[in-house]
Amino acid sequence: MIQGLKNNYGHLFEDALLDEISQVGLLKEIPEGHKLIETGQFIKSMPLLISGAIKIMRDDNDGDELLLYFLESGDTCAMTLTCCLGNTKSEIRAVAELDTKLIMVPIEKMEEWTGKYKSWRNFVLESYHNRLMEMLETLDSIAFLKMDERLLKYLGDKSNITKDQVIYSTHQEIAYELHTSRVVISRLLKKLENQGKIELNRNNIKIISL
Amino acid sequence: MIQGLKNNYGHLFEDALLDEISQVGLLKEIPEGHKLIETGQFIKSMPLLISGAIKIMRDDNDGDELLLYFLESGDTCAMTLTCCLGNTKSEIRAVAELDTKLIMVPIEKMEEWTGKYKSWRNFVLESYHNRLMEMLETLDSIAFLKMDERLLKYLGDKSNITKDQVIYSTHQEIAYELHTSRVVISRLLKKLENQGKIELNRNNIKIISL
DNA sequence: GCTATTTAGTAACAATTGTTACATAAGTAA
DNA sequence: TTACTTATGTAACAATTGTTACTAAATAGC
Repeated sequence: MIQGLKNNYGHLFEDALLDEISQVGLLKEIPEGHKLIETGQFIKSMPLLISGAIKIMRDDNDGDELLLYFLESGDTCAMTLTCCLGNTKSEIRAVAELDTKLIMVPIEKMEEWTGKYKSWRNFVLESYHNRLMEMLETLDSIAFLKMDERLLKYLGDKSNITKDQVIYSTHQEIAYELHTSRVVISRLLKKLENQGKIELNRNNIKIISL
Repeated sequence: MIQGLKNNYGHLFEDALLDEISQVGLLKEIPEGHKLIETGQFIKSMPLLISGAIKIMRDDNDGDELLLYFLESGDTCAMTLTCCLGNTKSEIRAVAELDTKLIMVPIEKMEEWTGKYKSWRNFVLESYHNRLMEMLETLDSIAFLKMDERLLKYLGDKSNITKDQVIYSTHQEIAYELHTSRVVISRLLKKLENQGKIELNRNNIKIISL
């Protein structure tokens, strides 16, 4: 654990804090596709990402869902911070987008460290800041972009996160994440293929040039 | 200033912090409709709302805009917190929705107080939390609701903020805030009037029952 | 091999939202 | 009053998105 911790958080946290984290933190490995947080669940610990990526999804009560943003190494989940403070249920669902390693820190430590370590305070504030900015970006997409533009952006984002020019998703999966229907996604993807921007295959989409 | 400060923040902050705020804070009154923060502007101080309400708008580069949420007494602007930290430009525009009183606190004090006062830390964290939740709610509306449902929600929210059953807005103004066109709003409002939910007049809309 | 399931393609149509154009009414200012 | 500006109503149409239905291809399981 120490190594991953130092690599990702060594430049952020002072040694004393790093020590504390490695003492109370629990290293966890989440395989791709596995759930980390369920909507409505109470949160007892806070994840610090070491490697991989986590997809944060929003669900409403009618089975609708929407991709909010991705977390990568060095990130933490602002919603968790938020739940810890108020001891409220999670408003989001977190799913491993890739095989992911993270350190779980018990929430009792949070307040203690916030008083004790300036670097921890800054990290928490910066996390909130980053998440707010990502929420803004998501909101921009939904409010100002048309579905074909959103799809393009989605393909680009996904490719960045997975560091792979090939996106291994079905049309149905993409439709869920953009909150639309499979037929709409198939239609728009075909248009992108005809424009020479992507190449469509069963279960995967190869990005030529966005 | 002391009075408004104590009324709205007395239960949150310890006396020492209240003292500091009243020493360095600047009381400001913003008339309805006046701008407080412009998109792209650098922020030098942080507003603590005493009375009134502030409307937070998102602008994109093509002149599109969208209402994000309202701030009320006891609130502060998370985007400001965020800008102070990173010394970045404002991503939003803030406009007084009502005649508004607020205390402007110089940003230099922020980090100092974060180290010094637990109540300040909690206030800042809770503000971030509240803003994230409001962003989520806005996102839900855009992603999951149709325009007529969004309009209904808008009328209700607006009425709550102004504490008035009559909403003094033109159809065009509403259209800007929901990022649609005037004709669409006129159409849907007329439908709501025919359903007996509202009464339409020039320059105002009276809520009968939503 | 065969069969069932999953995935993708596509047409036809419906619903929603957006646009253009014009008419009318209400308020404003001279 | 008259002329002008602003706000609203409405029709007709366009564009986008959503839905249903059906087809065929690829894959998985046997």
